[in-house]
Amino acid sequence: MHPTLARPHAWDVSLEQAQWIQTNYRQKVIFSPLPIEQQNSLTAVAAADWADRVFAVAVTVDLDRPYLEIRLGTATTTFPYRTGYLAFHQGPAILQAIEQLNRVGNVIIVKGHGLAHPRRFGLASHLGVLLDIPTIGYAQALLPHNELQPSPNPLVFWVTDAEGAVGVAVYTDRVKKPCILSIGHRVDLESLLAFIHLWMKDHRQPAPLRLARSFLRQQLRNMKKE
DNA sequence: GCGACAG
DNA sequence: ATCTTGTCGC
Repeated sequence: MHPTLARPHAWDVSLEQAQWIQTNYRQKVIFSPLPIEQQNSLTAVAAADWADRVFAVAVTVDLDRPYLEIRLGTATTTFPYRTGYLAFHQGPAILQAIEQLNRVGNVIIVKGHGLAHPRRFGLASHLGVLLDIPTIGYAQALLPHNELQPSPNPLVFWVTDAEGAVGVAVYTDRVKKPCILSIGHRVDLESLLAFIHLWMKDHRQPAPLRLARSFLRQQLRNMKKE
């Protein structure tokens, strides 16, 4: 295949093409501060499989105003799930869910990694570059190439790879494993720390993401009954 | 003691 | 993702 044909919005691709897209589009990721006043609205997205389909939920919430919108998207599975290629598996369904929203928040929190990815182009970064919207990756496990380094805050560790820091690991609750926030697109490490303070408090999961995931599981449960 | 590579 | 017991980990 001619590499120039591969685009980040091409989902039905081979493993080799997917890898090509990741290694070539990682440079599109922008590291920039996301001011705290721009974190006042949030869209959370999460996805899961059921019977050769991927279902995705997108939730938009305002921080200071009562606003809640929740949408479901779905797509047939083309690219099978593989570690490191989650975007190609879930991307289409998630985009569809986002498109249903009347309003997308100023930042999108994505269930999956951003730069905490072998080629620094995980699902959150992929969606961020596609939509050119600030994104943050949220996950509950690290990929093995990443490491944790102590930070001034004993509850927070820097997530690093050979190139440097890509995110933060946060120990909250009394859960053993930390949650992992990594840079998706148009954010920086400081923005992640502000995000934690603003949207997570001392909880392990931001409320909108928790809402999206429980709604998603509810949908899946209903489908299994039929 | 059976795993430990996002979902 | 899900199933599901148990509780940190080498």
